[in-house]
Amino acid sequence: MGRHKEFDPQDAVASASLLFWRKGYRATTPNELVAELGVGKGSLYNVFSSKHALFEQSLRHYGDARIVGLKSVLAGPGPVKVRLQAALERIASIDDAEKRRRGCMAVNTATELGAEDDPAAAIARSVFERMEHALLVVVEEGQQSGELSKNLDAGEIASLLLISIMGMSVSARAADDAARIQKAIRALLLLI
Amino acid sequence: MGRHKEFDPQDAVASASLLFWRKGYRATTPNELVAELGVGKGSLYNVFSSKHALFEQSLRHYGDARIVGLKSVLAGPGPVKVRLQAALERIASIDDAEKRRRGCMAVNTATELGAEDDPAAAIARSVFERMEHALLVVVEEGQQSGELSKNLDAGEIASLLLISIMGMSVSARAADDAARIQKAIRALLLLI
DNA sequence: GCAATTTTGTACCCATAGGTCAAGAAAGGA
DNA sequence: TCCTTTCTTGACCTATGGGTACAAAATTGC
Repeated sequence: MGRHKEFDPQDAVASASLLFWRKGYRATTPNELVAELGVGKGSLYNVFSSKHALFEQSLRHYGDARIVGLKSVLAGPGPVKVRLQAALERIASIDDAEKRRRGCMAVNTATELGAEDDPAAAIARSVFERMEHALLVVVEEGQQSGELSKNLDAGEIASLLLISIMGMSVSARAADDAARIQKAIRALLLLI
Repeated sequence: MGRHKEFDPQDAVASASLLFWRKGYRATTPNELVAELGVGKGSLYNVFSSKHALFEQSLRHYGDARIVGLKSVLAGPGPVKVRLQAALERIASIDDAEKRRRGCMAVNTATELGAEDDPAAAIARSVFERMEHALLVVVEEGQQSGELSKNLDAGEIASLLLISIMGMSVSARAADDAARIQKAIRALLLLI
């Protein structure tokens, strides 16, 4: 009984996450959200009790998708280094300036809200943890197979890779051209 | 002729930059600024024509200080790797959780405003450029002296170092503990 | 001392952020 | 059919953001 929902909350979260991703949390207004989602304000606040709650869901949605994407690239066929290179270039959107400028939503959130919004920061941290773990798995695989040197601790390499991904996201968002990112990727892959 | 200023604009910029650094641009309000600087709103807007103008000066102030600090550590005595390690640990505030949580103001600005505020992003980019250049100089020195391998292009190493610094700032701001940063630094220094 | 000039503090202003609410529209049940 | 329930819309509300206006205060030249 009762009227049916005219919009899919899942779709709404997906659209909202694009907005939040591009503009950040504070710069995204309820008015922009309702315009983008094509829904009345009342409906929006009926389903998502606050802007912050919608943001949390959006960030989780983003993070889950990112992890899935990263894992799928890392789990592909071919040498470990080639897979790592593909993953890095993909995350940094090496070949698409517009995408690059979005950076990484988890990174953007960590820096915008890390100091004062622990619920949001916790979600970002969880994304980082999962990325680092996915990287660790493939680094260990590379060390087992002999593709990567065993001189270094796999955990240290994984941390360096994650830190580098974070840094590339920053550089990308700052609208640097892709050269610096290219160079960092080259250096990383030659060194590990 | 005319009344004297009762506050030093330089001091004001220094105080403002601390606020902006901790909270970010949008989250810092004029009311907080006047409270922190201990000055009337009229005076503030008399000297700095807008919040944005004050922010730009604050970011420049921050950037200049950072560059000076980085160069002074990198120019110190001792082996190149030791200096690099000192610089990285210092920038990441490896031993002070509270400082760490501020991250790097240029990184915070790049991610918060990179997509929509080009004047601010340009200042951040300039900070990055100068940091990368300072790193490049010391990497070249290390390659000359044989302390670092010449297998890699110095520019690539410098980019990787800068990207890593950016990433460490993100991880720090997200309130991760210092372990990940420690590991990344160890890996970096062993590899280059 | 007075005029001219500059700074200061505070009251005020407008637009927007974030959110609520009342009134109506679509659905199902009796 | 009409009653209940759930959803939708958009007008409305309050607080705050960012900034201005202006009167009072401080300084200097004459």
